[in-house]
Amino acid sequence: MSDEIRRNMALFPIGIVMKLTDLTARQIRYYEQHELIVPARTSGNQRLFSFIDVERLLEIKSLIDKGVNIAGIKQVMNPMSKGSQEATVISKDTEEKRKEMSDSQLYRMLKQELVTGKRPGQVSLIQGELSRFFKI
DNA sequence: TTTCTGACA
DNA sequence: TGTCAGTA
Repeated sequence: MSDEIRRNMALFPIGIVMKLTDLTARQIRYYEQHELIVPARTSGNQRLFSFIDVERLLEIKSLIDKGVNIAGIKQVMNPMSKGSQEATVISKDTEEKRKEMSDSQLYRMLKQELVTGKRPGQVSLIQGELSRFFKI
């Protein structure tokens, strides 16, 4: 199985993504409403996020911290034909960061997030979710 | 128990 | 954005 498929494979519910990205369910759903992310759905209408979705969420988070609004982030994510020069610059900037932080580093980060945010009595459950990818 | 949508502040 | 309600 290619790495691309694994990265695009929808796996975790919003609860896990909340811990991974440090965003609230409200924010994640809000970003979805504005099409910043398009998570898959289970038969029960539950959102299922992939590694790529998490990466996008993390980028969105960093941009929000920088004071960029939804409209601005949209331009960064969807460099549609017409975008301000500034948006183009930001796009290149984030693209580089994504490269720098991809693969193993991303895995390390996500793993650390989960291990650190462990909850008494439910740690094993969370680790179980990750055991499909990480050897804890 | 967790997540979902809609709605109000 | 936070939070509450009523569900699935």
